[in-house]
Amino acid sequence: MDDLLAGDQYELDPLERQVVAFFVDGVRVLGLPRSIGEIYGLLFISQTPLSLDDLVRCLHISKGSASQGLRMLKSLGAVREAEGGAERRTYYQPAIELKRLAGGFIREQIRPHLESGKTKITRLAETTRGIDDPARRKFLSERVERLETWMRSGGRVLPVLQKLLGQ
Amino acid sequence: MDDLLAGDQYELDPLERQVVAFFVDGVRVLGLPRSIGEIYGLLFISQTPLSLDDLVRCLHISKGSASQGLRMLKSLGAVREAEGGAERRTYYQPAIELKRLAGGFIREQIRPHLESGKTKITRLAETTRGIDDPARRKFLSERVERLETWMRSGGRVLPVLQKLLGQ
DNA sequence: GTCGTTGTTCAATTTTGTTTGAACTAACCG
DNA sequence: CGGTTAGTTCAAACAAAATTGAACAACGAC
Repeated sequence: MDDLLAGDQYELDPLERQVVAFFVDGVRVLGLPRSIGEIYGLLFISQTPLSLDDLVRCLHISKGSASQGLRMLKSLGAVREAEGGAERRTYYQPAIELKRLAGGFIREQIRPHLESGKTKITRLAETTRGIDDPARRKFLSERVERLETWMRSGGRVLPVLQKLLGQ
Repeated sequence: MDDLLAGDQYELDPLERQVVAFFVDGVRVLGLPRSIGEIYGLLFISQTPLSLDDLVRCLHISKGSASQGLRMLKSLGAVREAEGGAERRTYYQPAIELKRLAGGFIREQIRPHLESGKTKITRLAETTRGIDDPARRKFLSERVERLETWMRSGGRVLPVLQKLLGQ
């Protein structure tokens, strides 16, 4: 694509399609919508930054999808706006350092769940203390403790992950 | 639940529901269907092994769901059949060591994607070699190389992850 | 001002994935 | 055998999630 010139549609060449498909599959594994993979994939093989409109034309997706997809990719730190261009419209470039990508995903998608998980376990522990039957209560508090151990492990693993992915 | 005795339905108590909900949320993060979380969650707080029928009655899910859910949980190594019981029907217990759970998830859900990713990148590299324009080809092969680096990092991280989660 | 351009929002629609339930196989028992 | 119970399979029904597109806001240019 690169030079994107108006015109209502633009067909990707086979290599571009192959790369886009690669990222579509990739993000599905992460539980993100396909449009995210399409957008990131196209930016990834583009030699020049692309505008929202370029994405709409090349990928045949709606403006709505492109807008939402870019918003999410920005929040993940996976794309950034290109500097310079005194243009009216904004152009986007992909972040390609694994460290940055993994960091954003962990921060936005994993940590929040870990945190809310810890909260729920705290509540669970409270409920457990209110159980009458002592044998049952003992069993349950052992299980809750197991959950707490899991969460601690999770918390310990993330920083190591980030360090390893940062080369 | 525990002693499950026939009878068409069984209502979980509030604590049981809280735990089941916890796991339902948990597995959604992993991209697995809610029934998987319900089943595992109920097994997790049950002091005794449960049969497929117990799950159907306590969780108000269909036999089909329970059967498919148990199959997946078995393939993940997250439940095992209880020993002993010379019973006709089989009873299930949860695996509760994080190491085992994470190991199964990595083996069944992550590794296959990593492998197929590597294959696709190899094909991508071939396609890239066929590009005519040298400047474009150079750019693309740099990007493909970047993908290869990502995959190598991924491959290096998994064993470390498993080791860390194994306490 | 108002017209064209860029981008966002959100309800309606479409797509995707999960769950159901009826039909089925298998295994045991008398 | 025929009857009962345990569990699987899979097409159809359903639910959840993504995508669309039309209405809208924001900003310049003229």
